Amino acid sequence: MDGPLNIGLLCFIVQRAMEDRVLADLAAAGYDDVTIAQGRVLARVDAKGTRLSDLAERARVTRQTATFMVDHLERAGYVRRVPDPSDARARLVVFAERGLAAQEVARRTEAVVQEEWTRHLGRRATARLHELLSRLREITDPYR
Amino acid sequence: MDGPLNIGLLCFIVQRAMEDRVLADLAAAGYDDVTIAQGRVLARVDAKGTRLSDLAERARVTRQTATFMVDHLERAGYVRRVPDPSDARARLVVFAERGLAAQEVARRTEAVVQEEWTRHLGRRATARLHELLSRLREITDPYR
DNA sequence: GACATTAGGCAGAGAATCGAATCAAGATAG
DNA sequence: CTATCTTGATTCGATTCTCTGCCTAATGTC
Repeated sequence: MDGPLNIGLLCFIVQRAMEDRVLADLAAAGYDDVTIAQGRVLARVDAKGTRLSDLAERARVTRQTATFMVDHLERAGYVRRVPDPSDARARLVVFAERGLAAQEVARRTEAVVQEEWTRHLGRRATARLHELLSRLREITDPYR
Repeated sequence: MDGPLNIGLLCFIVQRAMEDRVLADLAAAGYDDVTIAQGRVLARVDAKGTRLSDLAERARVTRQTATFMVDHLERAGYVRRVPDPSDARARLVVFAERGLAAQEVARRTEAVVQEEWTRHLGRRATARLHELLSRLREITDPYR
């Protein structure tokens, strides 16, 4: 850990910062029963619903782990499981009311944090950072 | 998870990619008894030795968790605990032989991966990315 | 229809994480 | 100097997370 940090490590720091901020705001807003691991899964549910396998891929955990997380999130009222009309084997994880409300809080915090970052780096630089990370994603994201 | 990904999420993807590559190479080289969590702590030990509290801060875990990780790493021969000459309360976590050898493998993989990334982004862009992330670190790293 | 594949779940074990309390060694104030 | 406060590390106990392996059901293929 001597010398300048590599890009992976720098990304760790930045990512954790965002995660911690969002989780703190969620807890402050009364959503204090969602853990980091659950939050990572919850954050990857999209509006039309997401298959469990896709959640697992996005959150970089096994299907079993995702099942476990969704179990908890479902019991806590954040999501529901509904049948996937396009495939009888699959089920879609969709937001429940509490999940939508929490998502709203998370979105707001993300915006605030991005705003802070933009103030620090400048608009142009922030846009450039986003672009570079997106390009890096092309070769680092195993799932599209 | 609809729409464009925020910088935090992009960082998650990049960071995990690096971590997975390093861990895979470590396992392939015979260091298959170190887990991701242990690796995160091990990667933050520096040459002159590092205090447990500092390891905990850098890896973003509690001191208890760091103690647990170092216990395992010590038992597996990656590190040793030695007294801190500057403070009798503290102990320094230093590399043992196996840890040094593993570090060498990890360093090599990091270099290879950074090389791949540089090939994809270009030299200038990669340097810019590193600079931007470093500047972002100024306000996202709670520990200096 | 037989066979492989894919989606999801169950069970069990092991790993990781934390909160609370403990202990020892500095640091500080009077 | 001793009483108190702070700091570094650890232990204990409980909870959460994560994986390997196996299983069922639905789909797709030949």
